[in-house]
Amino acid sequence: MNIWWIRRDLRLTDNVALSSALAAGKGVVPVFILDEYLIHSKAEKRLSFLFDGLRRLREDLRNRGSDLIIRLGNPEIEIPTLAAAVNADQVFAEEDFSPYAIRRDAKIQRLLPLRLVQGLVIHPPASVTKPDHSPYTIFTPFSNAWRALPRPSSQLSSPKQLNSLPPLSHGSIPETPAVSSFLAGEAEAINRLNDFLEDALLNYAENRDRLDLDGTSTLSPYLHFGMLSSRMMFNAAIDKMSEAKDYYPLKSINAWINELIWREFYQSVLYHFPNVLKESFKERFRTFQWRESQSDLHAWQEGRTGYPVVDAGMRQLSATGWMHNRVRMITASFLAKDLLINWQEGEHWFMQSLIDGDLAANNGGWQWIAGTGTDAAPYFRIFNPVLQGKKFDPSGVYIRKWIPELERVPLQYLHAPWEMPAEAQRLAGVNIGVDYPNPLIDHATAWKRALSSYQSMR
DNA sequence: TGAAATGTTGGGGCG
DNA sequence: ACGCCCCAACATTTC
Repeated sequence: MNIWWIRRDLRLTDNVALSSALAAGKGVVPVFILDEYLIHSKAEKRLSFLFDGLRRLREDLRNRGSDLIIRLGNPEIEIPTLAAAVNADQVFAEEDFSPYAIRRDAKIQRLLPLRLVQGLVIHPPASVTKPDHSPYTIFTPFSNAWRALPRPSSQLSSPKQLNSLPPLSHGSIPETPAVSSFLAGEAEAINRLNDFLEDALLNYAENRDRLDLDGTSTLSPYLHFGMLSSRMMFNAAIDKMSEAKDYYPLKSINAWINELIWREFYQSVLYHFPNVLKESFKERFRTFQWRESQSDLHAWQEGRTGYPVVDAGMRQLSATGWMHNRVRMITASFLAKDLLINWQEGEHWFMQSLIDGDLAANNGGWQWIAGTGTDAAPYFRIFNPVLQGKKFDPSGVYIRKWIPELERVPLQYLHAPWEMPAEAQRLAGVNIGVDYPNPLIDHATAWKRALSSYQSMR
């Protein structure tokens, strides 16, 4: 008997850990440990999504004659206990690169034969390095090196039938309210991928930044929990590329592949520089004096900064556990640059709120926008929330959806409602400053303040 | 994966 | 017809 220890690979298709466990012979016991460390996190939506995913995985396993064994506790105790109970020869698991996962796996490796296999990313951090084996810290050379590596092999198919399990308590999955915005599971993930490949991918380069269109894949929650493998996504994109004749689909497919590479870049940064979770990557920013303002932070978190595109994004996040990527950048820039609040406050809020919350990608994104990270946005790159709103939500559909108080505001004023004359406010049925807040801060003033603060860090 | 400030150009109005 | 001015549109520089 071998254990398939499931962590961030909640799928049967293209699963190297599962396939390796099967290939080792004598049957497989699928196990998920509800880590106490994980269970106590405040990320309720992400946990609900995970539990929903576990129920669906259990269903898929039962349909193949197996089941999912769930244990609550510390993996360093639960895995060895289970391994002893089923007399396991080996434990197979997909390698994860967070500092916590590395420590945990190293401890367990001392107790039993834990075989770590690759699957979280297409090219693991140690395989994408400079010729002298040092890690890349800038995206473009990283992506060039990544693209120059051999293409991944084709995906592994889902096993049709699995062995029955030895007598064991199966363990229960906590009941939580479902996350209505995202159904969990491999089947849903594959449906979303196929829909995306047929439709939005073809105009991805032009539409991915548009807030008022469904221009993105919305696959991030599935990718985070491995309900879909990055290799399956990459191979699907490559297949599309061989079909494409026009320049634009090629451009779009490449833009989408680039997003996969960004994800792998930040996994690599976290692997090689785990201190980024605690401090700025750029040393000189470690002494930066951020502003302390609980009231500004709360206004940002709750979507009442008075800047519609910022507030719409923050409300979308609270309501659905997901936010359009362009708006992640806009809201993050507003916190770090306009409010000069420590990006780590934003990082924590996003981790708490996002269904797809991923340590590496989230930290990388925040450090990038704050200008403190690898390959960071230059300090002077400050988003203007009015211009960004006009550019990426030109129809106003996104703002009207998430800020119903502005529903009847004419497009002319929608991105800067404080400019609306009293009569127009009356007609639109909104009193700015009462029904919807005035701007927390004047952007032009904040822009100058951010430039001078950041300039002192050069 | 920025935006503001500043510079340049060219067409049209006008004396 | 000509030169001047205005300014929009675009380009470049700067932060």
